[in-house]
Amino acid sequence: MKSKAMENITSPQDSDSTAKVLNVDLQLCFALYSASLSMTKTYKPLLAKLKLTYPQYLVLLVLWEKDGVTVNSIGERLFSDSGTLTPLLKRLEKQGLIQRQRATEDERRVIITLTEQGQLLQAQAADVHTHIACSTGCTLTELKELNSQLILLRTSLINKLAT
Amino acid sequence: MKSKAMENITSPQDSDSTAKVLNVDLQLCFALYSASLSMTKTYKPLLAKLKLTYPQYLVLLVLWEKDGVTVNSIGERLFSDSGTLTPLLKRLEKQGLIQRQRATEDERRVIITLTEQGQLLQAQAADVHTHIACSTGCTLTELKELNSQLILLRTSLINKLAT
DNA sequence: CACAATTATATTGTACACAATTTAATTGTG
DNA sequence: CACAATTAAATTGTGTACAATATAATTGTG
Repeated sequence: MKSKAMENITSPQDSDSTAKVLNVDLQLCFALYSASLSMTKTYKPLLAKLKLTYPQYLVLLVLWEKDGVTVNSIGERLFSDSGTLTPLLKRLEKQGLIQRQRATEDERRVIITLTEQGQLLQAQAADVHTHIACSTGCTLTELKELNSQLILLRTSLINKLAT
Repeated sequence: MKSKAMENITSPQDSDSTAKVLNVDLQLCFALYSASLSMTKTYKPLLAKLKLTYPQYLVLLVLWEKDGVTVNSIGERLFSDSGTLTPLLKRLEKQGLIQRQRATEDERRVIITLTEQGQLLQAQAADVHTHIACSTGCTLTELKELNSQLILLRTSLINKLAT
């Protein structure tokens, strides 16, 4: 099989190796799905010590970077909507990690702010990454490469969804 | 920074570039998570035509390869357990795509078999992959490479979980 | 300024994902 | 053979993921 400079599959009709593509894309989808679930499982025991789920942890990562932001802006960073975030944020509020309050200048908006306790949790979460990195069994180079490939894939998928 | 032959991170203490690892592994986890969700979203409209969800589709893929298998064996293929599979399989049964029946020789086991309708659905699902492959915007080579990297990652994560 | 359109969040309902527990059947050991 | 241990599914409960809808506030237009 010769290697082609432009072998992107851009329409359902243009591939001359349909059967191969079918298998590979199918495998990829499942590999992505199962690797993602495995990663969540790996995080689970580490985050359980902090009484957090993985999606809750992602929200806190966003807030540790910069808080006092709207639900919407968190959703844009994490590719999720209010249907997911509203109940999640209420749980974080109940745990005393964040505060939810309507913006006075536009009462449609809800501003999310870290409590002191929420800020302090960042220090306790510091060694979570290190353990994860160990579990991947990957080199730093491999982690970087996989990361950028996944971002490319995600971008492409999201762009196609929008069209 | 020099490139090292063995730069795997095998314990939380042995890295000499902790800060970089922290960022990269964090990015990777989120990239994996968000790419996987994007992939599911891409599948959704295609599978909606067949009245299937993505996890249901994965189960059918296993059964199309070989049916008359136990719940457990499906779970091993898909890395999921009865808590997830039992209700999912009941929905597929209600749709008339599969049949669930206790094995006579060991009544603890439930054997899953495709109905005629379930078998016929395979043909209708054939063009799903092609559309997905297009949406990835990746070359065949890239799909293959990403696939094998994800499998390595998953294997490593699952192995560490077992220890 | 009235009011339709838009925007931000919340709610509802369905479907996983998964830990923990339960139930029922089977196997291994004395 | 009795019975504890194991195995296979099912059940229960919590937490997303997400489409669809609702609610309330704001903005744009005539």
